[in-house]
Amino acid sequence: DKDPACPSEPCPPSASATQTFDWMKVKRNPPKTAKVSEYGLLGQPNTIRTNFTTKQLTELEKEFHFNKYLTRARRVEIAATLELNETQVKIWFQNRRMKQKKREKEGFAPPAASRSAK
Amino acid sequence: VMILRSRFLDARRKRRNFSKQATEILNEYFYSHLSNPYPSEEAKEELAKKCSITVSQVSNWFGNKRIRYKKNIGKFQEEANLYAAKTAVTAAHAVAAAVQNNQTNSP
DNA sequence: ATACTATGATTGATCGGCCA
DNA sequence: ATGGCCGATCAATCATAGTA
Repeated sequence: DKDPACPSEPCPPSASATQTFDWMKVKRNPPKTAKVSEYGLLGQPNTIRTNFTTKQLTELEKEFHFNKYLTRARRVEIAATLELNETQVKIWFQNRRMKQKKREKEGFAPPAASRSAK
Repeated sequence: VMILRSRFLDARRKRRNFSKQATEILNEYFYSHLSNPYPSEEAKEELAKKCSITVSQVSNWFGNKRIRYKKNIGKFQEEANLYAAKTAVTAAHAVAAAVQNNQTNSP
């Protein structure tokens, strides 16, 4: 932890002027799930989060259990079959591996006995 | 539409709110590190232990907190001041000690 | 019971760093 | 210089718990 603290706390009477730090300004670029080739007109064919269908997820899941990692060829094949970009397939596998690792780490139900009882 | 709904049939979504103390600890950390509320892996583990939750849950908490905080800073102002005052006490002690230790500071 | 809000979890996708 | 992976995070959304 750092301590860039307050060399000079110029907070007069007002109050704890909770300033706006950089992390609050962070903005992520919109997804570039490209496929814009067809539409030269509208600016956003899909600039939002893609919702994979159950069918696509099932297929991806099946492939994942077969191979945790993809080869270029397999990726192209799957992308074509599921009508997704190679990038989307690639990213799905990366996220899936992370998810797998996370489960192995703390994959059991934590007792967590606690009731807020507000 | 309903097709997409099937994906969330996972029963694992039985959320349980964290205990009041846990939330207290998490908020204390969050607001006392408001300039950079990104606990390290070690810090997360420590918080997880203190709160009796998993590290992932600590990560989720901070992730949600950060996003929701910046989404509507005003809505959290009250809470922010509350915890700021609370941690100010602790900070005051440290400052007081520091000041005493080298009060030889004069303009 | 009803409507709305607060909150934990999930996940497609981004960001920065590392490595082959 | 290029591209995939990792780890962390973002951002939007889901589903439920809590509150009015």
